[in-house]
Amino acid sequence: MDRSALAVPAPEAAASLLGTRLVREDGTGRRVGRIVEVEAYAGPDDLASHARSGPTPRNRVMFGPAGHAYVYLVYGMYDCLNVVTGTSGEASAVLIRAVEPLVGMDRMRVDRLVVEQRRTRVRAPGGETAARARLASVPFFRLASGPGLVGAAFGLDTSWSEMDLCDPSSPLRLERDPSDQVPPTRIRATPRIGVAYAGPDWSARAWRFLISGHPSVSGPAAGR
DNA sequence: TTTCCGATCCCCT
DNA sequence: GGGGATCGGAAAA
Repeated sequence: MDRSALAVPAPEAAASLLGTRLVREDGTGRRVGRIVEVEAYAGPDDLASHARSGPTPRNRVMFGPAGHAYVYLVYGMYDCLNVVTGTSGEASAVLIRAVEPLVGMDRMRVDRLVVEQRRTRVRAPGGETAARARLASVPFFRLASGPGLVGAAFGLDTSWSEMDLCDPSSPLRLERDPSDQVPPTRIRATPRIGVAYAGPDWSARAWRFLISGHPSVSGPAAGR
């Protein structure tokens, strides 16, 4: 993906990322997913953004150039992937909230199970069997329907942070061609999820973008 | 269908 | 020391 498409304000970059393909290709095989849901986060002014306290060891990649990965651990359990956007120093980013799996679903299930086992490690015996059965019943198009599930399905953790996603030789990268363009009429904008702590002003902003009606968008599977 | 809650660990105040 | 850009199972309705 062309870096210049990301070197713009986050809400604008977010629209470009919808329809773009997320690719992991390395010794684990090849995994591809089409991005169907994202959230924009501005710089330090945005009280919902990790940049709100200025640069820290965790978020410093946000203050660098566009096109790099920012991966963080949330709730001690899930690793979430962001794409840094805007000009250097601006510290804006786009959270990848959901992708539609296209290639490598078998491996996605394997890595989903790893995370699932981490969740159920301390629980009752038999939990692993239950987790395996549960995963087997997840339809392929729901394997990465949530920010924590994108990280799990692609086997990401914080060590993937700072990777250049615009470098065609990166094991994790963004790929885009003109046919990936999503028509504006199919894009829906809503407030961001789980940011009430930022106050009414910032939490009300419609900076979550999704492909309207797409079955891989996160949330309850209403009528899917 | 909606609400509630626990798990788990790292970050930042 | 407090809480989080989540998720899925259990309880409530």
